Amino acid sequence: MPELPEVETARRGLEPHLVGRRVTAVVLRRRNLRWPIPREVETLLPGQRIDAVERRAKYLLLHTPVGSALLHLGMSGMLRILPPDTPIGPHDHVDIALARGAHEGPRVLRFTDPRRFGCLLWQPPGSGHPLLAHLGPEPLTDAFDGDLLWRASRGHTAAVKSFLMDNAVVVGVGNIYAGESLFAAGIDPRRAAGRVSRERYAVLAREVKRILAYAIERGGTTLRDFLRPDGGPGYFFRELMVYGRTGEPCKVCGTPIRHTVTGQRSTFWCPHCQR
DNA sequence: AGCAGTACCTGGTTGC
DNA sequence: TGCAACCAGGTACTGC
Repeated sequence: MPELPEVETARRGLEPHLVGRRVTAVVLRRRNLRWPIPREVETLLPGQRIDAVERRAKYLLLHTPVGSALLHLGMSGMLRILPPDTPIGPHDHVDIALARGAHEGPRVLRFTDPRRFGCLLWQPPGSGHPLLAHLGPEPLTDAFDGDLLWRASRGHTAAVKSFLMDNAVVVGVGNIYAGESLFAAGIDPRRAAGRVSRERYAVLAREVKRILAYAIERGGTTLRDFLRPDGGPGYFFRELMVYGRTGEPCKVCGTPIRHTVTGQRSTFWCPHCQR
């Protein structure tokens, strides 16, 4: 399930294949993913040269002079660079065909998404897409720190884990990394967001940054079907401290890891290390 | 306004 | 063994 490190890993893998390449065709085998794919993707994108591949939160933007394709991988989405004659699988919804590049022949950027929580949208030049309008800061920038979390959380009674996963607060922290960051910071995920001290939020923000940066360095978490664009698996999954470890001993203190549900999401934590 | 709940979707797992 | 029920999860939306 792609979280920010997976999307950033995808971006880095795709960038050298896409930037400077011209789109020769767009094939939509399914016109509605999470939302209908807008006509502009078919009418405007072919013929354009891709200038840049940007990530904002968990969205990828393929910028061209006439507008940008906006992609979200949902929870089972995958983007791969493939030879044009690669057989079509049942969940291969979109192909963006690419002209021959400086260092390789024609390729296709294939969007595969079994669960179809992903989307492919269009953003005209110079105008931010509405979906991006109300997003919080990127976690790996200086705009995100403990004071931001502390200020934004005053008076909030929802669980700190739900608060950390709120895209209006900070983007890109999904279920797995929220849980891992709270473990590293020693904070009980069920604690009310408004009842976490400024000092502990400083630790939490540091841990979010450290864990996300480390996961990116390691190529993202591999759970089930996540693959990088080149098809290789990520390696961070071996190092999860609490996620999916119900009943197993805490790697720090040996106490069995517990499982609950907060904000409709599976939550794992160590009752000894996290208060 | 804030928060809980719902919907979307399908492959994999569990339970009968 | 076969089938049904359930679960995972990002995010926009609804409703209290």
